[in-house]
Amino acid sequence: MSSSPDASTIASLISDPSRAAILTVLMDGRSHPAGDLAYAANIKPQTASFHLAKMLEVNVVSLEKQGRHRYYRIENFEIAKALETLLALSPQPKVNSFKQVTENESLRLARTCYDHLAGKLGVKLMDALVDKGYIFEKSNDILITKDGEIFFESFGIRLDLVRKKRRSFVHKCLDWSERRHHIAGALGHVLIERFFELQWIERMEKTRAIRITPAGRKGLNKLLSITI
Amino acid sequence: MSSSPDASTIASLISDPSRAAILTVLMDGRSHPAGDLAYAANIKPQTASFHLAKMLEVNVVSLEKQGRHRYYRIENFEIAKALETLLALSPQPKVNSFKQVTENESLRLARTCYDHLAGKLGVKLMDALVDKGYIFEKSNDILITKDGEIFFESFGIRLDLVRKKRRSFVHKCLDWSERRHHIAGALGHVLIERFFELQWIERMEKTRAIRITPAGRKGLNKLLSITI
DNA sequence: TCCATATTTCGATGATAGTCGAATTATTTA
DNA sequence: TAAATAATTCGACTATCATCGAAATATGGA
Repeated sequence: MSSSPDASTIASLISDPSRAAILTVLMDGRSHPAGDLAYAANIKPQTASFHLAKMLEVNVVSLEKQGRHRYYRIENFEIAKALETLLALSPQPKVNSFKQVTENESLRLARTCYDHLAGKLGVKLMDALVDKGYIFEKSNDILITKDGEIFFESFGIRLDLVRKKRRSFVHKCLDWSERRHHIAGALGHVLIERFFELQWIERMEKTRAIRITPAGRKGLNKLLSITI
Repeated sequence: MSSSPDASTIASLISDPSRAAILTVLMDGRSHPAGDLAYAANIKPQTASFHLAKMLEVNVVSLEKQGRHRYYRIENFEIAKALETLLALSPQPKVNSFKQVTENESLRLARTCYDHLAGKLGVKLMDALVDKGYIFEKSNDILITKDGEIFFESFGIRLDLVRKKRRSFVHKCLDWSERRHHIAGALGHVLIERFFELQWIERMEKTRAIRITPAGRKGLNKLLSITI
């Protein structure tokens, strides 16, 4: 529960080769699941868990749960800086080439995440909606602008009906392949439904991967300037 | 024998509280004897020795032997910087107030060191000779300039005779109270002898301390602009 | 519901490393 | 030359900690 670790604590965190490897991976600023960090540091998942718990305790990293995954990222920016200072004095520590276990490109491109869109497409969709000024992030929530209301309605989505559903209206969801957020919640669900309806996307067999149709590429480009 | 330690090595050095305490003391840039560092870090001399040997091995500190004393100082400036970065993130570690064991003021002012001058007077003498351009330091040696040759001869010192002696002509000696160098070797010896001869200084009883006479203060001021 | 996957907790083990007592070496001082 | 001081090496003890097997928990997908 300690808030700001002292020099010795930080130093001891870095001094362990496994933790140094984990931190080196996390230095990219993105979120990584525990398993991947274990693989990168060349240790068993339990061991990585042990280290991550330790770093979590002193707020060196933060945790975001996402289903059965637990995404870790560097929390304290000052610590990242101190880490960089030390790393600058030496050659890179040995870290396994960081290959994603899931190498399926189609899964990375587009897939369902529960009942909404994920993958490159999911993230680009979120980015585009923000860019156009239809939605914006406020801390951990997503809010819809006046322009957004008009946009969604014109796209054939009845926001008033969506809001009535007994579930979260809209929230962010961390994308495991992109390591960025995409749109989840009821709004995320009706969006993917509408895309299916327009036949912009279609399911692939035996996988959560989703294929983007030619019509889909065209439509997404015209609607939100998304090129994919 | 490793030349540049890596991040983990540096971090592990700092991570130990005793070493952190030692390094904090050494951060003043001066040389400290092993025993004082042990006292400051609140550990037994053997333990300090163990830590210092470790730091010596990776060139974090350097060693200068001086009789039965061994003076350590921070060697690598980049490491001192990294250390500062980490220390800046935290409150100071507990370090015993660093009192010199020898608190005798007269010893600090002027004393014999083997057969030459030490203490404030010894260091000021060295400084003055450098300032006047009579001697200069080159790495670990002291060299005499043309002006210096003239000066010493006019002060009644026969350099040709001094050079003939079967001992080091002149070298630097680390001053334990000032933590800076003073002049040692044959030249250091004839200098103190000449000062005795002129009655600028005189021995005190039962101690290595030396008293500077009024004539001495006057003479040193006139000769080398030394005020003490 | 059942199985697979992701992760953690528990428990045991093995290695490392900081510590200090005792003895040794080196040097100064008397 | 002998005693005192500074520092080290050696050896042993202890505690900490990283590691991993086994089991538990949680969640997803079928």
